[in-house]
Amino acid sequence: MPELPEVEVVRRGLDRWVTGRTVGEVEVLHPRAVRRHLAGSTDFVARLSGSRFGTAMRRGKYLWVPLDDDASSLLGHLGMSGQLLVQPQDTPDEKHLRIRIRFDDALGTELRFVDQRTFGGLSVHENTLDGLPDTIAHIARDPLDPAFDDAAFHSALRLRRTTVKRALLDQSLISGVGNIYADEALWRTRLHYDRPTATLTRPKSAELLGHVRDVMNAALAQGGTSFDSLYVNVNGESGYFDRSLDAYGREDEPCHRCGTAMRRRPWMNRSSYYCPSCQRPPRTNTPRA
DNA sequence: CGGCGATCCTGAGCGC
DNA sequence: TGCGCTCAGGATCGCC
Repeated sequence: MPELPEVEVVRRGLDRWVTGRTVGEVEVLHPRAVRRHLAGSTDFVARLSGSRFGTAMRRGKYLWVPLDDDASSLLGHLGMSGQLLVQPQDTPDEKHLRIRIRFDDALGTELRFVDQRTFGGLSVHENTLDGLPDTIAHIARDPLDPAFDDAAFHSALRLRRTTVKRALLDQSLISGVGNIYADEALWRTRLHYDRPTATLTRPKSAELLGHVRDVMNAALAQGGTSFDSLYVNVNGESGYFDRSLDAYGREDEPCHRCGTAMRRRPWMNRSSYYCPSCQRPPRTNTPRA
């Protein structure tokens, strides 16, 4: 599933293959894929048609392409199964093709939004003065953004009355971290997911942030190699799953640091993977976690 | 209003 | 073999 590094690879692909092109015919094949465009699919198509794509941008897992004079943008989120593909027009439709965007040129390729589970989608929004689509104004900068404020992040953690993994997944604090990267960064920092953020020292939160950046950069280095290949294909698939993960998905397997069997615990309708030896549960909290 | 649980969706995988 | 259950998960909404 696409997380920040995969989305960045898609952004680069978009920049290479669709920036500067003018939109022609647009087809919405599944209404759920444009549900965030509140004015509906007819309006979505109208807003997009005839627009010229600017430089592709990203914040966290959100992607957007400014339209024409930068007053509005085409915003995209891949959800958990979304893909943006640049395909030759005569390529057969993918089974889960949701949106087709053709261009008013002779290049012969089109942009396709393909999404099995339809958690993702595309929409058109006005931009704020910062050039950000207005609906994502509340999304914090991501840790790979040079303007990310480490000190402010630490202060926010201290003020929150929540646990560290929840905080990592909180878009208003830090964006782009998903379940996999959260578990990996917590393992590297030897932090239990239920640790209250208010107990984190400044060095510990700095270490955590460093590990978040490390796992993302490692994944980016992997995924960044594939988009440039011979096929005209902007694809969010990551090489990251070929890498050995240290925490995610490793239930009952030995910890790469100490050999203790890794554990999986239900967490927020999903799972948390951790080493019970390296990542001790907080004493004040759920003792059997 | 901050925190948190429920919810959306579909296919893979697994147990019986 | 095939049915039905569980799981995967980001972001949003509504409730306390």
